[in-house]
Amino acid sequence: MPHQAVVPITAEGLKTACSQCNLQELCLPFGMSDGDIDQLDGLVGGRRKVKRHQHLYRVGDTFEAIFAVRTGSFKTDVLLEDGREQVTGFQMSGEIIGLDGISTDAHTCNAVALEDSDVCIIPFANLETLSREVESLQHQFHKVMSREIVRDHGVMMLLGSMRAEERLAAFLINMSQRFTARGFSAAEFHLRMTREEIGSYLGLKLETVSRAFSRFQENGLIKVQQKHIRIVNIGGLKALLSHLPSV
Amino acid sequence: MPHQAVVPITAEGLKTACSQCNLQELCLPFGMSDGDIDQLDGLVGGRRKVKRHQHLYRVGDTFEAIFAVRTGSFKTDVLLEDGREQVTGFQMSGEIIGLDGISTDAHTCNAVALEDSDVCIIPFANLETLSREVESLQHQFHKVMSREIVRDHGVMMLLGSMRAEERLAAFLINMSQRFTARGFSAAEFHLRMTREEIGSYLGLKLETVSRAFSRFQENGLIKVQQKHIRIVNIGGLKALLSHLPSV
DNA sequence: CAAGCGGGTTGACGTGGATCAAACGCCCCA
DNA sequence: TGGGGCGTTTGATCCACGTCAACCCGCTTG
Repeated sequence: MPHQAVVPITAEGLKTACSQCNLQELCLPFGMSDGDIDQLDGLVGGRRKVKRHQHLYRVGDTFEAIFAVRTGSFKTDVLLEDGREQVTGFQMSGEIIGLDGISTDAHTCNAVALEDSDVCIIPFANLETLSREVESLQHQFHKVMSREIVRDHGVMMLLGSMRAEERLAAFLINMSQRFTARGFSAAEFHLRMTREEIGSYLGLKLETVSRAFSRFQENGLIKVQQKHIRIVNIGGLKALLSHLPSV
Repeated sequence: MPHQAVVPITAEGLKTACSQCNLQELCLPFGMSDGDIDQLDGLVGGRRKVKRHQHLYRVGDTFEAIFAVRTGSFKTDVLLEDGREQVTGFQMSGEIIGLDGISTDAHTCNAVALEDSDVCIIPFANLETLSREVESLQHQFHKVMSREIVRDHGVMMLLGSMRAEERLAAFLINMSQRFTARGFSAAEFHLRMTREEIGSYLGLKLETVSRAFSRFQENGLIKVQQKHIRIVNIGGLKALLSHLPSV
């Protein structure tokens, strides 16, 4: 296995992993009462650091745990035999990675760190056991999975029915919302992924992504400097999605 | 609510809904032991008939239950404000519909019968309660959700990275496999959806779907007569996917 | 400080699939 | 039995995005 070693953590530290974590509002325990969260001792089996460009898991790895992003960010992708890549998602702090592995006990996509990151390891056996005891955990976990399905439907909509600029506008609005939820600026942020990765996610070539960025800038919607994005006219971006005249 | 009335069923009939059902191998209980399946009394809350072109549920309907297709088939779709439709999936007997509703307690897509159909109603509260008691049910349900996520990733691959003929070949192979699993011919089947619905699912216009069908026929891969499809050269179809020279 | 390189931008051109349009065939129903 | 309409097929044309190519910029490394 090409995996890095699990970061050793004291049993004491992990006992309070969730109850002490400031990502509660974004992560699995979202919506659970403090009392219920206190029951999650032992849910997290460890932590793991993953360096930029390293894999958290690969297609075919046996599935044992899901992961909660603590810091950093990831992409997940699937490959075709001839090498074509499809990025299926980008994950930020508090988000859960690895749900794809449950169905066959083996991972069906790759998860790669976009920057130096670390994750909580949630052994799936722990999660299922605790879920049978803590009703709210069970329900939250089901919501997390369902949310992933709903998100995937949104991506299908995007890939199947939108044109290039609509796709990129949807992407930027989505990123903005997720940064906001994490206490960062809604208008100014740093993308961790390349134009090629954005393109793969959106079903476009990197040149098309680059051109759409430039067009948005010409139209005064955003300011682009490489990976640094400033949204100048969020209404204009949203109007692109609803096919309304831009404000 | 525009829903049809639930078909009244005797309590006795439902007590054995799953243990007596011949769809076990395809449905939620797949992989569970007979003993465990016997514990599923009360899981199914009722049955419902849905006529062709009628909705099983709509975007915004409150979520109370998931559904298992007993007979017939469905499509699920999402709409953009301007009316563009994206079909997110086609469901056949034994498959589960409605998982999208868990995340927000309201459905986020529409489910429409492609032909006269009927479904088992599985109240979600029942499912969560029983899942806490029957470990194998819990695990199977998690697998069903995960399988849906993996399927969605496949659709993203298709929409984001494949060309028209590859998409249609993938679609036909997938249909063939699902008919086979249900004891029907792998080579000859009747599509219940229109060219437009196939196109929406595959991110193509109906004319493009039609032309691709014609091309496949010219090349001796299939025989098409409206909705009736006969696969003549399955290897050739698969070769289209792997970018290999067709056999 | 120069060279090398990965990522990004921009331009010129090509093409796969969309669009527009016409006609066909199956099926329902009077 | 004979319309009428939806779903499908097919042709002609168009255009959004892909492809190919040149160049730029900021970083890293020797």
